[in-house]
Amino acid sequence: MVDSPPTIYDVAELAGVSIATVSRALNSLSSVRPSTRAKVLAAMDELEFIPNVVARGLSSGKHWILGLVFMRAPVDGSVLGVEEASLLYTDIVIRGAETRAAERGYSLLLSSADDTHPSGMQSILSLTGTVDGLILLDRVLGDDDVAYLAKRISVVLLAGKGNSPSAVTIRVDNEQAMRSLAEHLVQVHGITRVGFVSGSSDSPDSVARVDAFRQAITELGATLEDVDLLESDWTSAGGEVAMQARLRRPEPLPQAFACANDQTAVGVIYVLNAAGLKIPDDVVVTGFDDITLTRYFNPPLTTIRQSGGLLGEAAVDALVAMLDGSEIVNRTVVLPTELVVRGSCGCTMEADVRSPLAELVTLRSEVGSSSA
Amino acid sequence: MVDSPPTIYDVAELAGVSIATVSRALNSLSSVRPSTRAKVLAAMDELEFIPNVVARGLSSGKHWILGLVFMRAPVDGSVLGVEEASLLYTDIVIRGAETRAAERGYSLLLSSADDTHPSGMQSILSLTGTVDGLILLDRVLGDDDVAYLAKRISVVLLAGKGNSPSAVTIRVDNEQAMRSLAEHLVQVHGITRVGFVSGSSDSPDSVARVDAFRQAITELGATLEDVDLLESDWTSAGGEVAMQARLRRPEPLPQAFACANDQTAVGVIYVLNAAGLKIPDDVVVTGFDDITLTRYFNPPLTTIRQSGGLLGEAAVDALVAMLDGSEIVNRTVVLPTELVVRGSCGCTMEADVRSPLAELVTLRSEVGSSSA
DNA sequence: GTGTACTGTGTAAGCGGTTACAAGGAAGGT
DNA sequence: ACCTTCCTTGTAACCGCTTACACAGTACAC
Repeated sequence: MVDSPPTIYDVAELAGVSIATVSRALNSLSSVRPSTRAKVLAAMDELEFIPNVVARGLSSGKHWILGLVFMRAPVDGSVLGVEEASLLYTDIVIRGAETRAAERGYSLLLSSADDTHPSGMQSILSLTGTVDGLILLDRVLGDDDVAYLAKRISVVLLAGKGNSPSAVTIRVDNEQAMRSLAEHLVQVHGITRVGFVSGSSDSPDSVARVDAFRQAITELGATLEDVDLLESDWTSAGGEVAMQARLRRPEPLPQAFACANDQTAVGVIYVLNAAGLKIPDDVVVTGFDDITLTRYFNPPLTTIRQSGGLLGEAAVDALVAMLDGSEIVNRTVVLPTELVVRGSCGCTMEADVRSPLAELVTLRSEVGSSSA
Repeated sequence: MVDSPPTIYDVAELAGVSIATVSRALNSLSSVRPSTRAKVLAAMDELEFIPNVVARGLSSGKHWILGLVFMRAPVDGSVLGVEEASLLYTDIVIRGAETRAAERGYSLLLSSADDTHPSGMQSILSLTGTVDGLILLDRVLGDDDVAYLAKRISVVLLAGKGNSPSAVTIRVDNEQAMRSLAEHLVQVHGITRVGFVSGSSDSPDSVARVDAFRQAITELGATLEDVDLLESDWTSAGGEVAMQARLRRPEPLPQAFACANDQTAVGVIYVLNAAGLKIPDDVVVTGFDDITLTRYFNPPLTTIRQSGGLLGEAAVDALVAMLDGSEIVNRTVVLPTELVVRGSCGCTMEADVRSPLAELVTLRSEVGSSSA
């Protein structure tokens, strides 16, 4: 903030060489005589020289920055706007992406798109000059915009519809997840009538989960009535509202409600409990995501584990591969999920083995061994 | 990805003017004849011109990017490493910062520092050229490094020790928070012996909360024994471990445990429940943060509400003010907290009024009216 | 003691904008 | 009709770094 920071010109002058030599010493690409390099390095040290990343980027075209665009719920959109702060899953994805990006030498530039702001595309476009590639979360852009964008810059879609022709897509295996859940409910618990509480209706993941669940349930001979297909918005409060509305209807409840994510399930369970219904004895409720806290609920939540961190990491990996020009890129990467059976579906188990901590330790050892 | 994107040179040529005029039309600073501007704008439109932010930044020194550096738990640090994904509070701060930054026209560049990587300072320094200002979360750097950094770039410290001479600090009022909690426990519930479960011992917030709580408790004539001062790491699993260890000791438990954050409280409650103790009848447990999900626990968690979003927003506001050269900057901003009384301290209330949803609606109307 | 082949370094032209300065032109005053 | 002034626009330097190209200088073979 005092005087302007030193540049390669200053270094060059102090070392008694040209700026080209300084640049070479810095990048250690072409040959520089060891003694010269030493002189330059000493000068850099003395001046506390820090290469200017921006200038470097302008000249080389490589910025070492990846952009990540996510959907921000409109603050004034609904009564539930306040709770947007708890979009846990997105945060975990971001965290994973940042970690991997850092490993690969990139920084992550965050940018939120906003339903209410139609010119979101404009601000995304202006990122184009700053970042080397872009990760788009969920449903930030329509197919046309994605295609347009992908012509200008490398794009990875996260949790998108999964069939975009113009960009690489990373998503979780919603189909397999819902199928295994449906099988568990029907075959293990003998459930014949189920309900489903969705996330935001415009989210590809939510749509995919509804569809996959309905299909699996139907194939298994159980039923999912329209009246039991509730629409929410990924939040606990949304789950509350949806279930309250359902309780006001005369139709009897199904034996189970599967929810599009864990937070929704938490809200649903709360309302059912408040109505005097016991989980899982009266109604079974399941979630999706396996966020940490729902392991501590009573009963602990049966859910589908997906790793948001892995999703973010995979996105960065794919993007970096594109940037590096590797041709061996899959157009679509589908990450596996895992049914995690806990108390809220009616499965009981010895308490100590399944304590959250014990579970965590187990999980860790699996992760450890699989990466070894 | 095909041909290189158009530059002002292309626009200038198409519009039949010089690049300087294009630049002026773009920035609408100095006078450009309306007819000329129209020509230029038309040319930009036709070429789908997007100004290159990097080139602009290099030349003007203004990048419209704010950096946010946070602490990432070392992945292989402990058995509990896996749970790092649930550092909810940090995420909320980031979210708030991003939102406000976007409002102010800035993007947020994320960068995580890592205990294990001592050269973290180096990577932060190299951000210096990219960003206009830096927000440092929690305890990413020591005082010396902060001072050094602040000489080169505008720095805002978030949840730091709060007494750094070289940068603006934003933090929550831990003292007031713990005092009001202590008063509630002692005066309303007649508690005379308490315990405390801390966060990471190297976190300024954790230290501040322990100290403030101990002092308040002492002043109120209650006691906090050393054996009841448990150390954890902000995670639920950490809370479990700490409480398990405590239960193995012969000393009788205190009447209440205050926890440094909500997640810790969740783990603590789980272990106490598993040991056959009822909350709040046998032991009172309280949290800190007021994350959404703990409202849905049974009993719902008594906690201290702080708004991570506001913290992030305040940090951006302060940083932007510094960048704009406003001199009216407070060296330290202390954000208020609020004691939120729910079931886990023993306060009972009519269920329907205090349902999470009802609480949320109340909160929203407060926020709405205060901002109006 | 030349010719050839490198190796190490310097010169200068970008990268895509911003902006100080200069200059051309039109408008206004006399 | 001429001078002054202001408005608009162009020229060119600069932001800090990379890199193609040119140019020594040294080493080796003959």
